[in-house]
Formats: sequence, structure tokens, C-alpha cells
Amino acid sequence: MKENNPDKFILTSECPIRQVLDRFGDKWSMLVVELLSHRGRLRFSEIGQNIEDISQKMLTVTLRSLESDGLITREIFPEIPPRVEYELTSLGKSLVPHIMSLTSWGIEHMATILENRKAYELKQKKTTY
Amino acid sequence: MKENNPDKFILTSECPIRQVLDRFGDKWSMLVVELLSHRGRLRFSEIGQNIEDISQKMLTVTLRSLESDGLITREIFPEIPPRVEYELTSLGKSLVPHIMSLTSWGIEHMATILENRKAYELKQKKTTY
DNA sequence: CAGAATCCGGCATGATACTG
DNA sequence: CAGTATCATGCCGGATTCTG
Repeated sequence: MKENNPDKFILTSECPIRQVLDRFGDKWSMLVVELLSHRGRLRFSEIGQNIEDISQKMLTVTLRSLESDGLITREIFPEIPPRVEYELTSLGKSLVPHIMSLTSWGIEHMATILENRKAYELKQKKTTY
Repeated sequence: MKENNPDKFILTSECPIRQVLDRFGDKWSMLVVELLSHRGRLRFSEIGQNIEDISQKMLTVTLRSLESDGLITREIFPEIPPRVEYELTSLGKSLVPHIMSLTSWGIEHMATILENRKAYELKQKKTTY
């Protein structure tokens, strides 16, 4: 939907905000980062127990993705039964304040947004009649 | 995956970060907000021309969603051909710094992340052989 | 020009079973 | 306990067509 636009594109497919959204806009990544920032070093099962509704598979996938990006470390203890612990790297920690920034906005404004949405629905109904 | 956990859940399905992600973690919403914050009041086609690869449908859907949440206003000019202009509300503007916060992190660290990911892939190959 | 309506495919996510 | 492997699916988003 761009056609021949004389101006520069501000928002190309490689712009920073899209890259961040593509990698961390998924359902679980930011939650894991925030959890680890609160609790420090945790093992696999502990993470799962503290994020409601995450499945074992998605927890594994999310942790691998964060590890491959260098946001968390993964340490395996050769015991039986096995134990694996995860922890934020300095890179991972550097992301936390920016997540908190979004979160704080949500805490402050999400109620208003839900009200707005309700009011909008009602308005739509009225004009439909 | 929670079972009986004595501790409080930090990250329930209604926690702020999830609410924000559910509503704005989609592919286009944050981009539209950021564009409008840069350019001020814009019409439908102008927005489409400045966000690479967005389809007409998704632009419409995204704008409606932002309007219903009270983040943007939508003004219709009864002309032929029609003209519709969009603009951030104060609520919408209040979100911008938090998006910029994420963006700035992306600008600073995304290259490192991509390198980490490549290195991780190589490491995986080596251990597979 | 700014959309509405419809159809459709792919991929993210979920559910289940199995293992060292 | 901490995963893998496989199969199933919902729905997000793209392509197309039509209209005031």
C-alpha cells in the first residue's frame, strides 16, 4: 500500500520498532524476562509455575529463543533428577526498564481504555438502530 | 502449568503487561501511533503510504481499534471524494514515550541480538556433528 | 478516497504422548 | 525434572472484490 511516495518511509520493515515487536511482541517472552528480573535465578518448573497458562512447550520455545538472543543464560546441573536454571544476562537486564515503562503505562491507563472501548461499542449500537 | 503454587502469581492473565501486549503487541498499532506522533494529523492514505507493507484492511482494522480505545480521533469531512483524518488523543500521546523507550533499546541492542543468534546457531551445528 | 465484505492460507500456539 | 516429538487448530493477516 505504498505506491510511489516521494517522502522517505519512516516505518520500513527493518525499522527498530518492528524488529523489537517481531522478536518480543509474542505472548510470553516479555513475561519471562520480567519474571526473571523479579526473582533472579529460577529453574524451569519455577518459571512455569509463575506464569499463568503457559504450556510446557511454549515455555521451552520461549526460553530457547531468549537464550539464543543472549538475553538469558541456561545452566544445566548434571543431577538426577535434572535441574536447569535460567538467569538474565546483562543484555536481558537492560531490557527490563523498557518493559516496565510499558507496564507502568498499562497500569495507569488500561482501565480508561476499557471504558473507552465499552462506550465506543454502545455508540456503535445506537447509530445502528 | 501452575498446579498448586503456594506463592502469589506475579503474572496472571490479567496482569498489566499482558493486557498491554494483548492490545498493542499486534503488528501495526504501535507503528500507527508512532507515525501519528511524528506527523501529527494525517489522512487514511497518508498513513498507508508511510507504513511499509500494511494492507488496506489491516490499516482500517488498526485505526478502528485505536479509535475505540480512545488513542486516536477520526474526523470525516463530507466531501467528494471523501477525506478522513486521524490524530492522536492526549491518551494516545501519553503512550508515545513508552514506545520510544522500547525503540531506543532496539536501536542500541538489536545488532548484538542478531549476532548472538547467529553465534548460537553455529554452536548448535557444531555440537550436532 | 476510504472504506466494507468475503474468502483463504500460514503460522503461532495448544494438546498429547514419550524419554533420559 | 526438563525437556522432545508429533499432531491439531484458531485466528491473524493478506488478497480480492465491491461501494457511496
